[in-house]
Amino acid sequence: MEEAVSAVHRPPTIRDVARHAGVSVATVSRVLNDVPVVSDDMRDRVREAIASLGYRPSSAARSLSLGRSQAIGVVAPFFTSPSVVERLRGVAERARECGYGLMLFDVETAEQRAAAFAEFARRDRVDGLLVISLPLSDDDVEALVHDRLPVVMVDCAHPRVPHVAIDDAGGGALAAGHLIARGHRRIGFVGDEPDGPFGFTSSENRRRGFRRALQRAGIRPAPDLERCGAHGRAPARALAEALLHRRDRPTAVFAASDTQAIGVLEAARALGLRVPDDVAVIGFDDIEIAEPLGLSTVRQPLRQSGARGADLLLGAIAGAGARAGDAALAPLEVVARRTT
Amino acid sequence: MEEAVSAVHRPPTIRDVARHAGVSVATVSRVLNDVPVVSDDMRDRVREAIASLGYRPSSAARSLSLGRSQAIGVVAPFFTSPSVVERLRGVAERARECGYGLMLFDVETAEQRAAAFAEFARRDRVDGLLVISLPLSDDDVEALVHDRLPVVMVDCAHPRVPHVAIDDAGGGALAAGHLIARGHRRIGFVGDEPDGPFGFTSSENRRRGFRRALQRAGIRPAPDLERCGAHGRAPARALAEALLHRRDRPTAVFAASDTQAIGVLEAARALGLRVPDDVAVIGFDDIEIAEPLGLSTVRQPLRQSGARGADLLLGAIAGAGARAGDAALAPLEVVARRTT
DNA sequence: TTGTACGCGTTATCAT
DNA sequence: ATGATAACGCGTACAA
Repeated sequence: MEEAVSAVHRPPTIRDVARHAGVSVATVSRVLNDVPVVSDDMRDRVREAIASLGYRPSSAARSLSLGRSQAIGVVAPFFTSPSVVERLRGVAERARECGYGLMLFDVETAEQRAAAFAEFARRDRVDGLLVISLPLSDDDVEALVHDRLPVVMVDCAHPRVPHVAIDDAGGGALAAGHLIARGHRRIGFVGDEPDGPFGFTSSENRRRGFRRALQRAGIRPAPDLERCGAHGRAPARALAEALLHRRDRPTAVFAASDTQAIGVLEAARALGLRVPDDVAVIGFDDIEIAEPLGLSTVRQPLRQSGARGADLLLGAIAGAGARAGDAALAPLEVVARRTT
Repeated sequence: MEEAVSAVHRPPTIRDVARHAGVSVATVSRVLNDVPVVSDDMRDRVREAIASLGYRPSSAARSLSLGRSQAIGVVAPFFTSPSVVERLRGVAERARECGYGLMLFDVETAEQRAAAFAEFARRDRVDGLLVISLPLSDDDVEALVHDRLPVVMVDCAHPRVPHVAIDDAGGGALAAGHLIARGHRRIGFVGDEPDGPFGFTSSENRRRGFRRALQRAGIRPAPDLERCGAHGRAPARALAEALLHRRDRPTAVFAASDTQAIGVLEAARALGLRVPDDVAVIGFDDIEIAEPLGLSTVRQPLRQSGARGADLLLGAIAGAGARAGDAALAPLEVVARRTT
């Protein structure tokens, strides 16, 4: 018996497979989902039909029927900082391992931020949401919870949301300690403005730990040596130029991120200052470029934080209410290179 | 009359809206999709019902009914090179502007590559596919075409697939010209191996243009000054160390990418060679870090290439068979910095 | 163990 | 202009 070739090229459906194998769609579905009650005979016939037809189940139909999309969403300001990209690496790895798709949503402006949560962060597009380096307002969280959409935050926190974070204050103290041990007493700081469009919080925490360590070492706080601005290399450079232009310029600068540290390095070069002799510089993150650049920095487990965030989220999706898997992240550590 | 509150929290459907507004689902659908035949009266009632119920259409159901997912997929070796990330930037921007979601699929190994095309690159998950820095085999293309899945390639090409590419050979010649103008005669090359796991093609093209320019300038080809290896900073560094360790070491090196150029810079430093005095270095791409690093390079419009790729793909999805929108990409140019 | 039939939420095609 | 209803493709009670 010969099957009629349909005039219009239409991908085979589960019904075609059933017909072809001489079974019901239910049996095909059972084979597809490895339900063990199917007899070997049936299973083989179905498998063969699937292969000969080149059948692939429609994930759209699957999503509708199952109520889940087998994909997770990631919303973050990806392209403003290499550290977010590095975290994403860990996320992508885990998602792939678990057979989950990855939907990306980059937010660089306030409008995009709003759009992300209004249109993209929907229960019907993704099974869960990973929010990286982006604070969530109470309203944001409320809407998410109301949508029954599992959420995990990375590099930011909210009382009602599980998150992955490091000891930013401790890291700031580490940086300060490193500089102090090198004999520095006048130490500047360059970081993110506390109330920028997204209100990054880690920079502020790093500054707090930095200040405290200075005080403990008996160094008077010098607020005018601390400068904050928009995130990014260029703003940091401008800030640092002003800082290093002073007569009583600091002998060392702690930047709240490697990206900003690079801006500081540029400023030093522009002013003809030698690093580390005239001014030492330490950053935060240990992004990949830090090594060839010779940038001293406080290393944090970026990629691991992404993986951990994905684990938490996938667990929440699977219904594991337990946050038990809180194995410790790799500890922060100072990586001393040529700029200190 | 009072609506019964359902015991289980179930997101409102189009039917709930219809009931609430006292109209049929068809009318609601028409309002949702801005079909102009609806009377103002009806429209208002529906809008109100939608608002009061907090209704949002299910994109899963929409996908099934419409046969499209309103998302594009991007498959690429994202995390091996910053240049791909930069291209992605352009893609993300366009996708967002056009209301398309972005599904990411990172492939770093051969298995992942296969899995990407077998499971991910499906007509039912995405409306089109953007392949970045990844060559496609005839079989790959055949499968994609058979699936009726629009595809656009960026930084790679295939006879049957529209693509966005630059004049790599011309860029190689540009680099050679820059070095020659600086008085160099013994010039080395560090690039990707032609038959690596993914077979990057641009490196090879850049080398071709580089060689040709050298010959035109009357410089004899020196095959032993050309080294190829896996992509990445570390392999490039190893290659360069061997190259610079020679007694008759080159006075300049052209690296097929900035990432590799950084490896060359590391090698020079490790050997105590001054840049550019002992050895000049020029890269390719002009990734963001090139500037603060002072790396001379051949600039290519990375971000723009991503945007153009997305435009092409979105056009193909919309049925615009025309590749007419082939406005020229920004031209390649040498950016001379401190390493030459 | 296998098959039938309905539900998932939307769009589109018909009548009216 | 509006409403009823059949797809879209799959999972799954329930019946057999």
